[in-house]
Amino acid sequence: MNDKGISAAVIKRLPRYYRYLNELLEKGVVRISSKELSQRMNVTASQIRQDLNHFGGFGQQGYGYNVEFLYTEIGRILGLDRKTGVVIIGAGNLGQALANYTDFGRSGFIICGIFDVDPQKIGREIRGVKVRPMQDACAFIKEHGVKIAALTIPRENAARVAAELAACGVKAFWNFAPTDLHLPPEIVLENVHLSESLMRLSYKLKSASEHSGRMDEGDDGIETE
Amino acid sequence: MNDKGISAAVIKRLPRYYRYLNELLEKGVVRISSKELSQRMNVTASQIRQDLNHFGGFGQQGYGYNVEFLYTEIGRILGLDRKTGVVIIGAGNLGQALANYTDFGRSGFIICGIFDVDPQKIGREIRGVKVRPMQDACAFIKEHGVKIAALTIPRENAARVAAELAACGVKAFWNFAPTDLHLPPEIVLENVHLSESLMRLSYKLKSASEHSGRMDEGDDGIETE
DNA sequence: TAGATTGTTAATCGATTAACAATC
DNA sequence: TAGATTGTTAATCGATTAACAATC
Repeated sequence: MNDKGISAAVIKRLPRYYRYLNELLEKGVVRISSKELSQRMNVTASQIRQDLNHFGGFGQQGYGYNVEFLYTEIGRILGLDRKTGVVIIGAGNLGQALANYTDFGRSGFIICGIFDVDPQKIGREIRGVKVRPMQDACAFIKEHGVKIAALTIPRENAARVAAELAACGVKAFWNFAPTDLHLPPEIVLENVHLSESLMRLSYKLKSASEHSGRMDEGDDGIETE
Repeated sequence: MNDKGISAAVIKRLPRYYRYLNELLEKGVVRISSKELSQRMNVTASQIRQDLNHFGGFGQQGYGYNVEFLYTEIGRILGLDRKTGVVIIGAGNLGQALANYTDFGRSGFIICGIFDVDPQKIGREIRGVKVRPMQDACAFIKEHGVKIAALTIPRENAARVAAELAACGVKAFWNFAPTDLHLPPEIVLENVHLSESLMRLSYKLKSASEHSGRMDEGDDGIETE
């Protein structure tokens, strides 16, 4: 398998290709050219071909790409061709929302454990998975060989907990805590910083309204009674 | 205000600067140089100076940047210097999680309305905000001049609902539905595609384990009983 | 003043796009 | 075979980094 040194830009686009291919598959489309896909996805055909060729030649000259084959291959590249256990650390609102989100399962991810320090939450069941005490997390992770942990805990504890879990064998953190984790280089990390995302949206909104002529002073969407 | 044509790469970094400056502020740090900040944030000092200079000269030669001033300025750039109303469309797990997440409030965002089609959910209160019937959303948005809507509804309805809300005056969508919205060019959009984020993490994990020597076959973190 | 550090220009690097020969 | 479309190389574009004169 060739793989080393695929740029972050390419990796970021792969799941989107995967999603569009899934849609095509559901529509019963059998083949697609980079040109047609590029129009649907609003990217260049060149980029699609370049991206895919980082991983191998999946198409055929004069024909294009077989939708099902390409879908399967990208799934394999992303590691979706097998079941992967995920533990959720923190059974707050966000942790519960993730545990309830069934879409992950369709990509092979299985929420196999949920942990919290709050005795109020321990013992509750979410989609058939019981919330366990945080102190049991390490043993559970070791026992089941869990590699991925979703961190939905407060910022203050995130760094410490991540370090502890890494010591238990977690190799990948899906970090929702609004902080940067500093982990050993072999541990991988994907941040979901919702506050930052909302700030970016705010910037775009502000920026768009400034460019569209007059500075629409006044109502800000808040009831001031 | 200069603004036109700031690259997405720069905008993406602004909230992170804002977060680090907030930390410094809380620690009581008064001034910081681009060099010191770059070391903390693990970016180049050059990039920090370049990024900031897109918006103006906030520093002083020989001194660096005043933390509080820079923090305030970036907040202003991001539009966090005022209260901004946000409605949540879809009171499912994720919608509830967003409504409960108090951090947004500290950046000036106020959840002023939550809407759902489900009669079971309508009338419930989340952090003092009542879930209202979806059919009331348009009037509410117009009445309160709400500009931002968080879309936490199923994929199937997202496109239609977004179009309807745009017609009611929503200018910015924070889209959690796993689909691409096609909206008029003056409408801004920030996607949070959680499934795609998890897939990227999966890719990184797979990729990292392949590079670290032997292909650790076997346990996948799933109980197979 | 001397030292430090910015703001800004120039150089480098990487990613995207265009072009086209290979080939189905 | 002729037409279509890939895989891949070359050209362009943009973003990052380095360098340094300006200046506090």
